[in-house]
Amino acid sequence: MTRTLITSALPYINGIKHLGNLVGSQLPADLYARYRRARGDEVMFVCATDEHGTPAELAAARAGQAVADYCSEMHEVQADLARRFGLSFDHFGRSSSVHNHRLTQHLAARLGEAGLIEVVEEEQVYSPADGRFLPDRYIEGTCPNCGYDKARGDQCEECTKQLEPTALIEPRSAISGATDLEVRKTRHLFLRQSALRERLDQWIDSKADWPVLTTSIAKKWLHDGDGLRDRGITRDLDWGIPAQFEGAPWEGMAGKVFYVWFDAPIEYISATAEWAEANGKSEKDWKRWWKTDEGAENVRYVQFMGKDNVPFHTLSFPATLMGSGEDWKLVDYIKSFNYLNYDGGQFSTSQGRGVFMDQALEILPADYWRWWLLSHAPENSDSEFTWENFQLSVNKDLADVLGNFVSRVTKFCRSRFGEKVPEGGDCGPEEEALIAALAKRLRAYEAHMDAIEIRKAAGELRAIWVLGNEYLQEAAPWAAFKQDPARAAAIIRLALNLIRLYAVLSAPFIPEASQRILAAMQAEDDGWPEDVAAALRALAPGHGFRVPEVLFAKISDEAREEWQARFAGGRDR
RNA sequence: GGGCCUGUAGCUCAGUUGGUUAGAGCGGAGCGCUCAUAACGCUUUGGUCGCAGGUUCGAGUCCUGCCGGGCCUACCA
Repeated sequence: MTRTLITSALPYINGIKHLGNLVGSQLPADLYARYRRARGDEVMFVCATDEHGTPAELAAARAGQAVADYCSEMHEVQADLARRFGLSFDHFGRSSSVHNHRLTQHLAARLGEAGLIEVVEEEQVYSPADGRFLPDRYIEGTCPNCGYDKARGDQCEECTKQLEPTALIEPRSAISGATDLEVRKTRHLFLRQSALRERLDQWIDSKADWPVLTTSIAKKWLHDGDGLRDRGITRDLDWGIPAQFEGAPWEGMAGKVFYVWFDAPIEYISATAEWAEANGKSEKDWKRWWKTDEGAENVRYVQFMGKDNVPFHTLSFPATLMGSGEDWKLVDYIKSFNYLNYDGGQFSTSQGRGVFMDQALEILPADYWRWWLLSHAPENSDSEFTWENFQLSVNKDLADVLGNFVSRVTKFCRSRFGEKVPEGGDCGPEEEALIAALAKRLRAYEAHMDAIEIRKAAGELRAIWVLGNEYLQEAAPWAAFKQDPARAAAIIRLALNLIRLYAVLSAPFIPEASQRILAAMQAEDDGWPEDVAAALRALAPGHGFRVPEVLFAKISDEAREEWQARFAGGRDR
């Protein structure tokens, strides 16, 4: 049996994610996981909240909570939203878990023993008023280049010039506004990625099938300037995984924690360990997904992420695993996404611009969002959400093409034959043509899903739905019923089976609606169709069904206009 | 500044290694159907493929320059 390991980039703990975040990793990962399961793979699909780092500490402080409490609470909020969006994780873990502490420290120790970690002393800006070192972007001041007074220490957003924090005029803390900043010396662990450059380069070269977006970013980092640079993997923070621990092959890191980008990808593995523990499994059960010397050699590992995460997944995380000298499973395929924009601009968490996951579910069921987001996924370039497009797409595709098909067939059957699959009548050339067309499109659909070409797959699925309407028009059971009721029965029997088939094929995109259709059809068989003709006989004559409630209500112009105004900026809570 | 991506019908996007008259869906127009969520089907209308050069028998596709949009640039995550 094919075994597929799927991970989605970890959503950061700091607040509720917007639709752009969702479509950038978790949602397409779920689509693929559901599809692979439907095709009979053994699937392990994990995700987690990414809980460490400066923003988490600051968000907790703003909320007046201890950071551990804040993270616990936000983890539950995100887990609940993920569940309500139908994200079918086998486990949704936490990067702050005890498993991740243990494994992160273990890998760091291995790297240290392998000589791949060194202690580097550097200078950083410290804010006594805040009681913490400030990352460059948490220092604000006047840009020496253009005079913009809110330039950040890493870059001026006004003139886009890159800056050093010490170059800012009148620098201040972006957290407190304090101006008594000082430069202090501090010691950090650095991962000697440069020592692994050759191996990483060869490894990337072996991935000829990866999207350009993915490999070009990795290549840039590998070859730019002096090549891959070593990277600091610790920070002067309280909240995180301690960098000084029993058995650590270095001294003097007391009070420091690992950098979030060191421990976050390791959580993919740890989350699988958490899964094992939560489900009464053994260590063996999770290691067979991750250790190539313990059963993972035939696992296919696919990662999903936004393009901003690519360097960490193509370079530093593989460097961590390779450098450990242990037999960890490396990623086989990376599917990365561009960004989704919102109505002519960017989604903005800080300005509350755009639609966030909780708000989306307040106004419409998850399947509406899933369908639009996936069928417009920003695969090749940034794409844009507009309410007009969303309304048109949902009304046309879901309500008119699919929903109405289910409605017209089941209601016609109920009024003419009752709520059971009618018997009698013969199939003819129309049905043969339909089956041939379906088989062809099904193969195309599978090919696109296998290649994780999401928009193309959505287009093919929609075309499969359209075939049903074309067939009904051609076969015209309402006309046949008047002369030859048996012929009408044969047509409707096929059409009812088509509904069941649509539910099965559509489930990766719209799982909740598919479930409702299957329930209405009282179908027990939800297996992926190996043979279309056979799949269209699954519901036998006499099989009972119910006419389902309206599957997809249309979005009215009034509702669209209201939401358009409501989400234009300034989160309403 | 550097690297990469991107610009194709009103809108959202396909266009394989360069190969005839550039495609799909939506929208617009017309016709048909009447089972259905005024839904469905058929036909049809839309494009100097960002601009200017070049290579070639042949360029949406390759090269150069320019213009526009985006991302990354290693201490946000």
